[in-house]
Amino acid sequence: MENPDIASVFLEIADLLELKGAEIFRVRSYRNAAVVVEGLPESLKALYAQGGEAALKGIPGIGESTRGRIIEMLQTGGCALHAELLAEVSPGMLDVIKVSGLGPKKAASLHEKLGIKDLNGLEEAAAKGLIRELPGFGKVSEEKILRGVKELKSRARVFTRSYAAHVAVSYAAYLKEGAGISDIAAAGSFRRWKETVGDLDILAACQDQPSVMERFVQYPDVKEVLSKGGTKSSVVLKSGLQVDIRAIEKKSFGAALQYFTGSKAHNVALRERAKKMGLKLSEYGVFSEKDGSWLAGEKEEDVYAAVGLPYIAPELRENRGEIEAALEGRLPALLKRSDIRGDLHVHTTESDGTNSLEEMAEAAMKLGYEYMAVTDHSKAVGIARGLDEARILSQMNVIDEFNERLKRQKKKFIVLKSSEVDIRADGTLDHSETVLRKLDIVVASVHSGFNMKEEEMTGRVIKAVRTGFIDIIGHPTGRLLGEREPFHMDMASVMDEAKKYGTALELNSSPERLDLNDSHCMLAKERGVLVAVSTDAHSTRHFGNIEYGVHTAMRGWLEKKDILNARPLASLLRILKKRRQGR
DNA sequence: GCCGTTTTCGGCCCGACTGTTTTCAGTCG
Repeated sequence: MENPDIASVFLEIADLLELKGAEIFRVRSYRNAAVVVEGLPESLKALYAQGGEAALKGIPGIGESTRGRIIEMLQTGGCALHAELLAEVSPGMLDVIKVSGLGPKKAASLHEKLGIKDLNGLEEAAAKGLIRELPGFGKVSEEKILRGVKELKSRARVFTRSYAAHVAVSYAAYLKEGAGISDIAAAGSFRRWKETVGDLDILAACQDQPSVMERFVQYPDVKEVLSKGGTKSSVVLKSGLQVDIRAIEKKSFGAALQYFTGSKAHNVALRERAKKMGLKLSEYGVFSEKDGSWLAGEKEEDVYAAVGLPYIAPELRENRGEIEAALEGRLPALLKRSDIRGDLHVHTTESDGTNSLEEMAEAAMKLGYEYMAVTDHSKAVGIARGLDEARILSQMNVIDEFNERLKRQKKKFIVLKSSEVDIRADGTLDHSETVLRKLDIVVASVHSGFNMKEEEMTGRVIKAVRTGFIDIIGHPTGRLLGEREPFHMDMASVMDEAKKYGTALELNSSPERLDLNDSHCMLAKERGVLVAVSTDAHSTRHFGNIEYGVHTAMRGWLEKKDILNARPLASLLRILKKRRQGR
């Protein structure tokens, strides 16, 4: 069992306990433990294998009881409490509480009074008009349940951040046309740059809040209005994306932005801190507990300052130690877009790219880059017209000539001869040593045999690293968000080996990949492995994706010094040369 | 179930909206 598996068991335990009517704080502990486990950079399995129970101590939010259950799951692959609860509560009820408007109390009442066990039973009872007869329910809620079930059965759960970005821009422009809005921002997981978003939160500072609500629900793409109040409303768009809005006075914009950016765990920690300081923190501002006087709220910075903290970047707000770090003055000086000096993963028309070497180089120069590595595929990736030995040798000549031309034109830019070499199933590389030795930089990636067992895949990649030829491991887990799960590989072992050989790991910035993810970045930093933030650009348009990589790196607490391609050219070449001498 | 610069017991973030109620519980973020 890996961290996500353990987290989902904890989430289900929380839901099941809640359905049983267990004490809410016990429920919350399991829910919190799930969030903590999900966000851990280290694999619990690996930690436990190395250090036993002692290695699992000191994780905030994981106490004696949940630690015991984690160990149980690691040892047996299951959890007795979870199994017991599933036997007691109909598993189908886990779906019932996901219906919008239904929580544990109402679900339990439906179960008790009508014998409802799952979504289908719920739908049937609602269709027959049985639900409206129950105390606490009525005709309106019955109809809402019916719609909710249909919605749940059809809706895609998560959206890529890039889609949400598109909606955010259009919606904001539309709302502003209605006038009277002084500030508008998208908050939530979107602002924290999570790789996927469940819904979009919009915050608007304005005088006439009801009229903004009115305009909000009139947006042409709205399929359904979930709720509409004087300051807060929710809609579902035709695409299925839920959008929430909150209108607020300018005076409270910073506090509201802080609040609606989350994460929930970060906010709870912040509010607890405020409370201990004799303050009250809400979306309206920071108030004195004593006399209720308003202390701060117009700017986010002011809110943090009022609770005695420096500003914490949204990317860090996951309650993964950022508040403690802020208190102790050890917040990272996060990587910035402008720190990136070049792109080390770029395709051209020679393999499966859509722009030529010249066009890609032009685009990279326009971004102010100093270098770009051309990393066309090797022959194993036939579908992408991978290069065989003759073709890559000829490409090297073309690049040499191109660089000569740049030099004559006094351009401060260089194209690095490279390849995205396939790591074959047996861990060998898909170019000969002769070719590999001639390249300036080598990116190596797995493109086949994704279904290997963990030990096999780990062995495969480690064997490739041990050839000593790999400068960067490309998209290390092979995942495609919403399409393909990451393959099974012991990341910590791979990183330890990479560290020995001076090999960096790529953070592939494609919004569908983001591979490494944020937790892996934290792990890389801890293990002392450099990260290359690259775009894997297959066209000039893709260079802009670097933004996604940079923000993911920020979520992983990475700084300029942790990034291979934040080095100026001379320094990059020094690192590569030193690595080659060591092989 | 977790946790400790008020605490090893007794707390545990804060507020809006909805639908069903006549003052609020449940749900949601």
